[in-house]
Amino acid sequence: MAKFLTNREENYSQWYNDLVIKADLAESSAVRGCMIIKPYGYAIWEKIQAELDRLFKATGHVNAYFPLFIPKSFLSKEAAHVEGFAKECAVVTHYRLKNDENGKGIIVDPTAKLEEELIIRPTSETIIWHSYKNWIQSYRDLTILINQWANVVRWEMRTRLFLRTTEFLWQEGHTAHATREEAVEEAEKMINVYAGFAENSMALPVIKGSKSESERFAGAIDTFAIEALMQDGKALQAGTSHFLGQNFAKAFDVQFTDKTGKLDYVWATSWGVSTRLMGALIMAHSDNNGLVLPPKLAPIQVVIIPIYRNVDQLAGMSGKVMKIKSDLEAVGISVKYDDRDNNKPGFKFADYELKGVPVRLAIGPRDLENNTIEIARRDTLTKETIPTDNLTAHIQALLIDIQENIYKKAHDFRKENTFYVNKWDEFLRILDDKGGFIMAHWDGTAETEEKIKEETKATIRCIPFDSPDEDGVCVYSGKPSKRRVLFARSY
RNA sequence: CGGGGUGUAGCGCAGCCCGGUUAGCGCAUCUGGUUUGGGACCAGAGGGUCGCAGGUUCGAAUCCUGCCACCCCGACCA
Repeated sequence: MAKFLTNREENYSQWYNDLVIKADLAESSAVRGCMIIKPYGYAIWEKIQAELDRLFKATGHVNAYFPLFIPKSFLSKEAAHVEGFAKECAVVTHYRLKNDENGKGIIVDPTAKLEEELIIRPTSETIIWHSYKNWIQSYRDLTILINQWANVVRWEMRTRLFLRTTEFLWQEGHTAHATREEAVEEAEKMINVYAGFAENSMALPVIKGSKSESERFAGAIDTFAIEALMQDGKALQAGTSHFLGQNFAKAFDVQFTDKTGKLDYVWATSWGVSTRLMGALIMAHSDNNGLVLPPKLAPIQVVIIPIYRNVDQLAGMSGKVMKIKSDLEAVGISVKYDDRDNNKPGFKFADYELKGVPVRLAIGPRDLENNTIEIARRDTLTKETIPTDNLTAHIQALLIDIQENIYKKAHDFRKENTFYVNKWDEFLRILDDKGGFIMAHWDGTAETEEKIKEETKATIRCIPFDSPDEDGVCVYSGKPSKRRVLFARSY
């Protein structure tokens, strides 16, 4: 099986690369580090977008759009922010090309140099807060709850399809509030929205928590994140939400008059998820036969494959198939009927498994005779032949069951690969062995965090919200600690 | 940006060390036929600036130099 895929157990990262290409999700482009998201991959992203957009709007947010270009001076207004992003910014210096006088081709016109260089946005806090200054004078102008769907550019050294690309697609929420409490509440609310989306739609269990100071977003007071465990034992940060305090309001002088007539700086949050979610989706569930997509995000939920001896026989079953298809579509299930005559059924079976289609129906002469259909599920690779009566209801229930089963599998995997560790040698042994999540005590210092990172490449993924108070000693330094934090090697 | 590897048809590769007919093979594609319940078979056909640019040579896919891209390993990150 899967003779075109690298074996997952032999070489996980090669398996991932193969899968992205072979399942026709994306490919690398002529531009270093930038990917082409192909129609099938983009269809999954559109489903992700649609559901997130619905959730944002349900929580009171509206969409808007801000420019791709950011004046260089904006970026430097917030000290920590510029510090964090300066090393990975693409810069526009000119606005015109001309024909090369001494030869072929075109060159940058040196007379068309920009007065002030433009940065291609690595994120939009600065340009958005520059605008918010004009929008906000009084408490009556608050709260602002804006989201934008956009592309951003971060000039990365090393890229991988979906997981880290120079240009990527994302959404970024930018909110403005009158009080600290309200902004903190917003940041927490959005990390919960992300966690809910990951678990319900992506079937991906996540750990919610705060970032340590060194892992925090450049310019944030507090960063919340959701962390997921991939099948190779590495963690992947799937979404972040930041409480920005008054840092950007101060940098861009955004003040408002409160109800008592007092002037104060505005409180801010920002939060985002990116096409990296595609990487999480792929790595969390897929197997050696290919992609495994949760039904809620599968562009095709059900594929129907006809089995026949000749075209007359194919024509003879199309009436029945079309009825099945329209019945399924009537209840909102996306169905593809693959009646291409140039591939055999076996090829199609393998192909839709590679593409992760949750449910496959196969119908042939025997089924027509017996009023049955063969139904196969991608997650378990099992199949059964059932009567076609009540097929629609059966499939509706099956899709729900598959969604839950995929989640359960990922959840069980995480449970089996989460270790409560108290001794340093055990910490090292687990990381060397198979990785996973390590819950261990930490003394709370950046020095210890840094040393652990140097010695093991493991980092503090987050300080989980729900990790209980518990007296212990730091797994590295032996100093007292009140709480366990989540360590892992990460993407 | 450092170390290693690769670049030959849409894809995967051989040929390169040791320069010399018309650059091969498998898959895919096209045509015709037989097939179709787990990646079909037969016959025929088409498809190449050998990554790019220089150089050495009577002659370069092959040797030399530079550049570019991709993959793996590090430093940076969502």
